[in-house]
Amino acid sequence: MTLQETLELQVKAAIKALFQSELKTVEFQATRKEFAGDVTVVVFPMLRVVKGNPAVIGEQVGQYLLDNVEVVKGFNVVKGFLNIEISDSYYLEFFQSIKDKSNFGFADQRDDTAIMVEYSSPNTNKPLHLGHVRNVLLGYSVAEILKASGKKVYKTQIINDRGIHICKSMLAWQRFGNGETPSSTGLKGDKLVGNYYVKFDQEYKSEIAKLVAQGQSEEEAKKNAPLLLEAQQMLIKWEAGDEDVVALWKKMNQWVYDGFDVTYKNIGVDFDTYYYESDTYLLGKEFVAEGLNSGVFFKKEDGSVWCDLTDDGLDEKIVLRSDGTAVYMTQDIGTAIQRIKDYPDVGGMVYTVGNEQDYHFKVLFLILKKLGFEWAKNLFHLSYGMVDLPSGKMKSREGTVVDADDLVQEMTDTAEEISNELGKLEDYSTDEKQTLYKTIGLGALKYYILKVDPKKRILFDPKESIDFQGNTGPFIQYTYARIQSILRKANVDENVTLSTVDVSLHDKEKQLIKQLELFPEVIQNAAEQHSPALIANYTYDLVKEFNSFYQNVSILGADSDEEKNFRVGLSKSVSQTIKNAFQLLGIGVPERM
RNA sequence: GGUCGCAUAGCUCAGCUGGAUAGAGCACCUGCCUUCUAAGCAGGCGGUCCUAGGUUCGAAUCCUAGUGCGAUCACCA
Repeated sequence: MTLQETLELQVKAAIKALFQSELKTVEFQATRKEFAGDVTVVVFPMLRVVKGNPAVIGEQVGQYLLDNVEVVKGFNVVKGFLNIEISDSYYLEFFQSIKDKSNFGFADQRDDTAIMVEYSSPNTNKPLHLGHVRNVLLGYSVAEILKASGKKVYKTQIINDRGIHICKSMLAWQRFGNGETPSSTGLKGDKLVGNYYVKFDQEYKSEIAKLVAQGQSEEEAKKNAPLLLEAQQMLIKWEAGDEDVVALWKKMNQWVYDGFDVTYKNIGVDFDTYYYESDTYLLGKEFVAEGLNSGVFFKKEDGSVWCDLTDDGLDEKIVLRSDGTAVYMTQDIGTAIQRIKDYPDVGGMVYTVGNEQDYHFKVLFLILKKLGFEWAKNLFHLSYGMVDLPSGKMKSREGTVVDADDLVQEMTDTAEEISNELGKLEDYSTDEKQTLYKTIGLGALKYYILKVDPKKRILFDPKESIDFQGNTGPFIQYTYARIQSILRKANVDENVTLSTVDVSLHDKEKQLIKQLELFPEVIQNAAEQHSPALIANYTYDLVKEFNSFYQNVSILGADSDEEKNFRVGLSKSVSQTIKNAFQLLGIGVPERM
């Protein structure tokens, strides 16, 4: 039983004994620093059940707790707040119970029903950019957090590998590529293909300009440009299974996949399984046909198939074009169903997708419910805000994107510069240094993105580099490294331990233990809210508390061996917790920096 | 226009199911490296919590209306 659970029972007992009344809930909060005490009970809500002066009630309840609860060693009442002082031995015992747990905070898997988390839904016609980076970091972290909260998790992605946009880069390569390949040019495959996507757009625009000059309207020209017509032809050929087109499609997509793999590895994320739209859109069509039979969908005169959602306060939504081809919704229906077929233990899914698609997912989930899938009620759209540049939205075609690989490299370079200035790593080998720069640079980037509430948009200014001081990844990594340094020098005798009775904890020590105590609950909260930001903020608070302890209390120079060993152990637990928390954010921790 | 989201210090952000005098970091100013790593610590400066009503013993937090910004409402994805 946790301290709070114990106190809750006892407060209820107090109210029953003193006022013969039943209290449903008790409201707790951490005692503010300016008052004496550790835990505070708010008296005001009790006034609904017990009539009287809150200060007097507080006094009476406080006295009851003092008399009946061993760990309560004092109390004071300020206005309607009952501040309870907890004995140091309680905190010491708690610390003893967790100090050797390397997985402190993580719950055991206690649920056979798995959750599938989807993140990264790239188009295979251009490289990954900063927007994808937020998506990937968020999804990966939420997956790790769900695992740590006791869930079984599959990490997956959906790859948007078909459609007109893919044909555009294929066509441009065919037309202007002169047989270029990643190996002939030394370019990453995704970059190479992305160049031809841009090339298509340029050529397309100049064709439009030509047609406009010949007297066509802008609108006509956009539809009639030969390049676009050719791309559309190519799509039709693809859908018909034309050998040459399919071969080209396979070849170029493979270049892109190889490039993506490098980027994912670079960022440090992975997947358990992959889904391709080209594999699932047909299944979607099947279920549209089935839904048509069962009356979930209806067909319009032109042959297009729709779902009427007006009763649910939404509009009608198309699920199949009049020419019978699949739309986005069709393949998403197919993908969802395919996943449950492949992994029958999956009982719910999390889709990490930007908030521009809020409406799409609202509709998708509703349609899956209407189709009668039990698991449809456990679908969650992890909707996150866009990453914008000072100049506005990023646009691949116009080249105004922050490339993912470049970004990681820049962060690594910055870490190197700062490290060199500080000059603490003279004895490190080149390899060790490079690994460390990467850890720090990625730590800065990931923390910067994950510490903000997912639903808020991020304004990223490439000119103002990401900080390495204050509330940042490197600051937290630095604290970890500092603790490792102490552990290397500590030389403690495991047999010498602090007695749990008759000890007096330093205020900073107690604050640290209290902060550690919160970790398991923070993980549960973060899982429920799908928010890595809660983990980031918790870790920052823990580290700030530790640095204050470190700077104000001598660890290795403690008065006695018992005290020294305790402080070393406490530091070790803090570093273990930092490591565990950062693991949930996908951030590594260095032994030195 | 309908719907959804956001609005807190000069800037970037916390603020849990409503609770005490709204907190951090950056920037700016003051101190602290002969002591465990100064990517640090201690302190200072800085607020009509977008506005107006309402609910409540009590509102940054909940409700209503409005303002601003963004997204969305495609036989695009």
